[in-house]
Amino acid sequence: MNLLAELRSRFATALESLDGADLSDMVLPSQDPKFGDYQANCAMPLGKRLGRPPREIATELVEKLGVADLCEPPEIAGPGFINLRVKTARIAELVGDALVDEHRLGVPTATEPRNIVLDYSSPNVAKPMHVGHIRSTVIGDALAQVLKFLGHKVITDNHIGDWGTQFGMIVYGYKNFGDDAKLAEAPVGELTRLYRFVNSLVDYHALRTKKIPEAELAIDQQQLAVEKLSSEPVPEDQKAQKKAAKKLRQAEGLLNDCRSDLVALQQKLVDAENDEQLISVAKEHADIGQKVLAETAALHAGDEENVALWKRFLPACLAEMDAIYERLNVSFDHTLGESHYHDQLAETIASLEEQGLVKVSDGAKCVFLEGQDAPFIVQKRDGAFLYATTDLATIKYRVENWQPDALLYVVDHRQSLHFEHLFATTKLWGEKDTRLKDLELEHISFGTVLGEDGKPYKTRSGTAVGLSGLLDEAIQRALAIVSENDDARAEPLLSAEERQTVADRIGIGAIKYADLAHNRTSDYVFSYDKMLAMTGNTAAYMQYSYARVSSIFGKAGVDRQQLRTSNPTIDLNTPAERSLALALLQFSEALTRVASDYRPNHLTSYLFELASKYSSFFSECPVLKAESDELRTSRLALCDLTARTLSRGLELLGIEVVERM
RNA sequence: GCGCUUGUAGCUCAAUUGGAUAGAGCACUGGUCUUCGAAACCAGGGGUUGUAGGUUCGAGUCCUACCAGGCGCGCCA
Repeated sequence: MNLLAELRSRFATALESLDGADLSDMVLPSQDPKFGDYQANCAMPLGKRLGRPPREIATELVEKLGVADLCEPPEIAGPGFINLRVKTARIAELVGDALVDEHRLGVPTATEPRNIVLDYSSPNVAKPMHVGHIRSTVIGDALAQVLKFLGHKVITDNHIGDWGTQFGMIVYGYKNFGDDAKLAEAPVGELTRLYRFVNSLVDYHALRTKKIPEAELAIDQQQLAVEKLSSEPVPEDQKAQKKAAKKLRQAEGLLNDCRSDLVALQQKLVDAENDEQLISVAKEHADIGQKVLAETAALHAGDEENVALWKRFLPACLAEMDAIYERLNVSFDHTLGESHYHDQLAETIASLEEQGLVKVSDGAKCVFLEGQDAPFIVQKRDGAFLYATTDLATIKYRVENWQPDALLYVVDHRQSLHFEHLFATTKLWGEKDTRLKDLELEHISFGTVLGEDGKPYKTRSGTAVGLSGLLDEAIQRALAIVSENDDARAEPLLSAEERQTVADRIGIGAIKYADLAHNRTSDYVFSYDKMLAMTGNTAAYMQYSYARVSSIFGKAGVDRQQLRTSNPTIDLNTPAERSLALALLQFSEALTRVASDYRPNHLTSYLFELASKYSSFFSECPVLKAESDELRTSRLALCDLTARTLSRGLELLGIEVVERM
């Protein structure tokens, strides 16, 4: 049972006669135990609405409220808060129910299941995945698991970039530097080599002919801007003075940024020029940038050779990507990338045009949106399609094939304007199509992963940190910690093999948990030390908590299955036991909260709190040496349900537990 | 210039979407192991929620202005 949902429904009934049924959501868990377990705050707004004293309303509500089976008599406090304390005997019964509920642990399924398409991860294939892909992948996967567990139909779709310039690079690389023998032997390695090599060639030329000159120009312009600002006469009034000073400061800051950008670019150029092999090849491929684009364009135009190469290379690229997903223990129902939609793009434009949504501006086909300065460009001047076009076609495809109620995109916050445009265009496009019109479209936005210096997490040379190496390092550090702790024991617990397994789970878990525990909308600082700490709100602590609970069953020598089905009497006579039991019943509330605003950090907070309550219980209440057999059994039952709740909760977050660590 | 977003304890972050005295974890100070994993527990100090106004029974949360950062703004994805 979901206690909160049940109480809200009881309140909804009581509120009806007062014309306040919409206020039942104002029943909430109490912040402070002295106000009971739950509190209803609806009397205050209702009092205002009806022009009557809130306490009077509260009294009336309490009289109408039927909760005698669940709660002690409600108390009215302060301006009109109604405080509810769940009957301890009822908590005990409900724990008993959860205990025998093998898979769901007492969590009811959603009363109105929805059909939800979840779009997340979406890397470019052929390019190695990097730190920027973590959040989308991890948050998306956790949301998928939680929504599924709550009984929604979830379709996950990895909208990979498999049709872009990176394939032009590989094709060009294969045609000019390819090695068929290596390709046959180790396709992933060879394709990665080709991508990296061509990319560095393109980059080298871009640095010389474009990036560095542009950076120099930017410095000149910025320099001028600074000079102009500093030569302007000082304004009379103070406000204008401050504003001018601020502008100057900002311009100078920008100038500094430009300068350090140039230094970084020049350093990259020097590095490249020290690579003799690269330079000699680069000279023979001076127009490589254009050639790569030409190969990409040929692919898009259906050039037989390039399409054949694309088909030949794609499986290896996917395999490389899947290797990472396997390490992360993430999978998708569908992987329909950009290439899947390329033959639907022309008809997408035609359909938009048919509805009179398209205007040609500067030669490009645009959808102009109310309240937006910039148009949504759906076809370029040269006739090529864009990201926007593919996204529209994708929405149409998903709607036609999967009939979703909601379409969720787990994508970083920088694309919020794109999604605003995309969603607005979709609604216009769907004016006559109720499937589109009623669709919930949501951008599940998240912040940037920062380094410990507070800047976007990059390697020293300024490139994105590879995901694979990131996982390696976390696991390696976890192994060191696990080994050190185990060596410190009088008798080490773990074999070398077991240590490695534990380190894998702790390392991967640490990265995932650190990400999920933060409110996704804010940026967060990536720190191995913090995420791998054995204390505090970390995966390692949660996994430790689980291992500690679990170890008790071996010592007790009980059959857990039998313990559950023997219908034990749950005894909650101490505050620690009661508090733990109530927390166990609130698992479903935490999950509902995650689903309501698509934020997994509600679940991490819940699990951490549960673990803390278990710790208090464990230090205050002897389990194996309880005063009586009945009490021992009751406490073992609490341990069992705690272990299962922790494990299931972590599982929904994509984190595996270990029995010993 | 316009738009979005963030600002909470020394540090990293919460705050159930407008609820009661703003909470955790690190770090710091004290206490608790001849009993189940002390990787723990208990207690304590630490705050003008960026600033100034406003809305109301009640504001970290909503509105206005300002300050400071991040991101974005027509043919990349």
